Amino acid sequence: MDTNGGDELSHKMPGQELLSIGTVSERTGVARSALHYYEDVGLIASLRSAGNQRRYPRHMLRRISLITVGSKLGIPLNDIKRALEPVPMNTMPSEADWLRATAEWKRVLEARRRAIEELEDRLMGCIGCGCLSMQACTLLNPEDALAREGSGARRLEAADDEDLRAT
Amino acid sequence: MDTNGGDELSHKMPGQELLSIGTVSERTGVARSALHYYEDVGLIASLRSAGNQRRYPRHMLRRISLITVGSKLGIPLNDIKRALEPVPMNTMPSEADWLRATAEWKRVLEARRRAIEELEDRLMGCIGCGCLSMQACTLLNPEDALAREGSGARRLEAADDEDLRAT
DNA sequence: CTAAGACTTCAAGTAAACTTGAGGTCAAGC
DNA sequence: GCTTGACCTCAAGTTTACTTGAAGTCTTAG
Repeated sequence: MDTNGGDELSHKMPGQELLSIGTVSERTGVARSALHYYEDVGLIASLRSAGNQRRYPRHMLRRISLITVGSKLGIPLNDIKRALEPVPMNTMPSEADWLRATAEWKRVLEARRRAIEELEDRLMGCIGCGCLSMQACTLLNPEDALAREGSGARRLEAADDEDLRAT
Repeated sequence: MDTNGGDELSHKMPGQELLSIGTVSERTGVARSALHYYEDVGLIASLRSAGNQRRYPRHMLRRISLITVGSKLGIPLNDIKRALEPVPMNTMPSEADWLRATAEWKRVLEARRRAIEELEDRLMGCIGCGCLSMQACTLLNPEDALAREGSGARRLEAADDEDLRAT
């Protein structure tokens, strides 16, 4: 049963222990099939035992956790992959590696967090006080500048600002 | 061109104007095909013109905007639908209607916002200071209580708390 | 009244992110 | 050394959230 540790790849050196896919799945909450998939698309990597079974270094747990959180926040795996590119998979990532990756994440996460906060405000505060304007949401208007000031000469509505206001 | 207003359904009464699908699509940034789809799955509804074309009351814009934001945050449309169930579609929703729906949203959004903040902290702060524990993340451990205290007698790892800590 | 563009339905196709299953191999406790 | 459960690959299937296209109808500026 307990497949991890004990074969020729893991010499019980501290900091060198390798984890089986079952162990990783259990600890991260990510299904084995999903781990296979992540490997297929290059999001993660694994060493192999003599018998071709996956063996994960411990630092992969961290990477997988980040993937899970990002994924649950609706960030496409492809974007996550790009953000994690500066973090090495074959060696233990250094602090500098993580910090480099962090710049990307910070941008994306900050935008999402702000969008949520705006939505919360709007739902909690503004509905309560009767002001329902939804003009400035960053998630709603990603590149509205283009759409509004764009090439075509659309002149359909004049009092456009009133559209999303209540009563 | 300009299809909205002008037929027997819209009498130019203030607060009664109905919008064509094209207009709604343009103002919300949601594709027509997506609006069709949302209607199919019951997320939104539309009145019809004499010639069977969709006509949206203005308050649908608000509903659609909420759907868009939720969707971009990775909330499944089914969950969004459930959260929006207390908000009527056939009549102009009252403040009370929105407030009822808000309770649901608040829960979900709050959880997501916290998760992002934790992740930001972890990426920005904790990586910087060398502390990399990722134990308490709400998105990572949704119902870990069950997994940890559950039925089976798994006793694989003893020093489990050390797993996700760096160096 | 008519032509152009906006709209209709319905069916089928697509992309992302997995899951499931078949058929076979590996690892380890007894 | 063998059985049992964990693992392997590869192909196909599933779900969600749409998009695309065909074939036809509606609406309105001129």
